[in-house]
Amino acid sequence: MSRLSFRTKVLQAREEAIVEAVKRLLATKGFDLMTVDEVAAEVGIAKASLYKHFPSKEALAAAAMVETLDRALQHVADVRERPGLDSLQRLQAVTRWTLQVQLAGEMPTLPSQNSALRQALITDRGYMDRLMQLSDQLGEWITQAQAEQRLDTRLPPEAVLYTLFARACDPVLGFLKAGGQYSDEQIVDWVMATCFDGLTARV
Amino acid sequence: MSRLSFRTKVLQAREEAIVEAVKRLLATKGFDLMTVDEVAAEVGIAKASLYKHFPSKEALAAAAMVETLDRALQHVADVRERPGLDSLQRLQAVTRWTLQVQLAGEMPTLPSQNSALRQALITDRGYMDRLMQLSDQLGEWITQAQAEQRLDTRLPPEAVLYTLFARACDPVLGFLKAGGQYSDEQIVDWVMATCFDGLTARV
DNA sequence: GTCTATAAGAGGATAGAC
DNA sequence: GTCTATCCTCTTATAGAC
Repeated sequence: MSRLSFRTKVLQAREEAIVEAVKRLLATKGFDLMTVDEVAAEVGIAKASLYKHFPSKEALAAAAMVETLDRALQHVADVRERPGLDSLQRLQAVTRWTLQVQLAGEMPTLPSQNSALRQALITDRGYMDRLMQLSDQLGEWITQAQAEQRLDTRLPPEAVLYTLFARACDPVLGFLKAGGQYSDEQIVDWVMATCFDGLTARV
Repeated sequence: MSRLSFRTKVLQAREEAIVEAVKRLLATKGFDLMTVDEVAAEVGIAKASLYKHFPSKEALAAAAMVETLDRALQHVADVRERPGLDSLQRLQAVTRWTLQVQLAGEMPTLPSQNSALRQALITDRGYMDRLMQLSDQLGEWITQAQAEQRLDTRLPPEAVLYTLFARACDPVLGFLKAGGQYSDEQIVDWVMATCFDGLTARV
């Protein structure tokens, strides 16, 4: 019994290592340029072994996204527990976290154009459930912030939600970092400012 | 002489058709998923013929981007001639045009992660010259608008420039369009609002 | 310059021994 | 479940006739 449990743990640890490698590669190279050979090499196992754990490249990506969504949901839960913040401030806290994760090179993003991958994700229950859950949580804060007149009420909540989601793959962060002359915090502050305050001067 | 000229024209027309096909495919499938076979099929010529015009897949993409940049530069020139606009309004006009082109499915975008492609573009004189030219024109308006206190003066001009460039591949447009319940103009208005006014309510 | 045919190789996935 | 070896498809690119 304990032997079996130990074995299971080892396997889970291996799967964890695989997913970690996939997350890294998705964040750096993207899905199309990531090869299964690379994943196997990074984990240090044979490609065939990898296919015993995950049935396809798409499934690898889905697992990585599930972990990332879990991380996001955990952070949302933490922010929810913080006292003394209004809904807008909670949205800002989550957005800032997203930008920091992306800037740290730990945010896997998927191409919206790959329809095979898209299909695999849509039919993945674990992925879709978490995505819905995250959307619901953020959507609640968005409608609240609009009711409090803190968010632009002319925008439909969807538009706000999509705009926040899009920060997870905002290329501006990478552009500014590539210049090499600004600190990560400075970059995050600027993107936060453009996102919530816009480009034009506030009176 | 006239025979030679005619021949040249036919060839140029063919190259034009090739680039048009590449632009369409880059806008829909993206560089990685676009195959040279598809391009040849769309144009209606053999793949080998295509390689007589362009030496590589990367060169195809570069040619498409050069045409797109030319189109953008032309629009910038038009906006510059319009009387009675301040710098901010000119930037807004160009941004709106960019969003419209993307929403119409005519904006080719390239993956920033593909380093082979990146290298090919950086060493492509025609591409880099136009990119610089466009950056200069927009940069001029940006610094002017900041001097007029119309753009947020806390942001470095680069950050503004990158933010505007990023509108050419803003996924929010596609998300909102996928819902199918909003008109293109409505979508463009919302993205313009979030870009220039931000998500939070203006007093 | 256009075609058919094919090389050359990458990459996803699997067979079968252990 | 892990490995080595292999399959097989897709894709970039080229050879060579016309």
